Amino acid sequence: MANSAASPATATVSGTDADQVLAACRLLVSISVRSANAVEDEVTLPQLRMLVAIASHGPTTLSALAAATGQHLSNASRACDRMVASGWVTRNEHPADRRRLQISLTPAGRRIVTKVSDARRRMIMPILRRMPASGRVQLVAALTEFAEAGGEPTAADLWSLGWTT
Amino acid sequence: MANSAASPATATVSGTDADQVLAACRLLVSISVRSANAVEDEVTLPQLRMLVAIASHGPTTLSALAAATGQHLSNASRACDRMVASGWVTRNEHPADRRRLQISLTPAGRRIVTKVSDARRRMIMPILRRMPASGRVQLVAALTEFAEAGGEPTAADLWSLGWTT
DNA sequence: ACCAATATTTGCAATTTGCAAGCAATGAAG
DNA sequence: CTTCATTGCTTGCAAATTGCAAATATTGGT
Repeated sequence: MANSAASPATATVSGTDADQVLAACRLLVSISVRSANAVEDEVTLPQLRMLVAIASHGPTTLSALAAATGQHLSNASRACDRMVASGWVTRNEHPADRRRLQISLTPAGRRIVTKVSDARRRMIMPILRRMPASGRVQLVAALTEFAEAGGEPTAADLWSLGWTT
Repeated sequence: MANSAASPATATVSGTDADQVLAACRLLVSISVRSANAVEDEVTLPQLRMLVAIASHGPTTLSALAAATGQHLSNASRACDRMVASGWVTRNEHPADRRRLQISLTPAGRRIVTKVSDARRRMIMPILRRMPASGRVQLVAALTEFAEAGGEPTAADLWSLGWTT
């Protein structure tokens, strides 16, 4: 992989640069996936995504939840049924509009979400510890810059993979 | 674990650092999700994962494919049926062992995979262009360092999200 | 009161997932 | 050569997910 694009002087970006970024990010993606395994026996992955979405939003309507997780409304409705049955969420009437539902996490549901984010953090930190301190500072700065250049990803995009916040 | 870096200020890693890394990576994750949409009308996401796995491995057996995508053998078998029917892959006898299958991409199947990686690259590059050139260099360097500190993620982890390379 | 828009539910069909049982081909004894 | 465990895959079964289309109920505007 001969990369000539490491020249700070040039304003052009090679496709190799993009590949580098994608390749280096695989680790972070795998962390996301593996952290989901922490609760895989308790909820399915789609259910986890819904729980995470509710945890981020606070009590939500079904439509908002479906949009956030990229599901169809019908699926969200039935998935919600199952999660109510499992005891992860409650489904109440919205006080102002009787058409809407207020879907909230139960303590058990919140425990699931916490478990996943903790697992994620526990996987990130030892890696950061193995990095030289200067690299750590650079990494955070560069990633922040990258994120700013890329703008805010759609919430639905994030939640659909189970990312917390 | 000889931690104790030379830098006096940042010898320890806070949970906030980990959060920063996770937060900054959301953009990259969203790119992964959105790139899958490029072919969403042609194949389902699980099917895409299988196609990507075959593209990485070359012609594979069904067991290897199932392991790579984290599926059960039975699911891989039937998913393979559908993809043969759709024309994305071929299923032939293994020359040496008649128990095994040789599953390969058809040109159409390869086109799907290419479409996704291209979409991914096309989304990364404009973001890199908006970054200052120095930041670009830093980003790649820091990510590489991070990836090295974290080690190679399992292939199954990557494929399960549809990452190409 | 009527009608359009919103929020959710339900029926239907295809796909995915996991588990368990079964069948065919291989390789290693005896 | 025959038995037998192993390997690789297929099939049956049940639950969950997904998307689409057609109800149903509630709200808000005219």
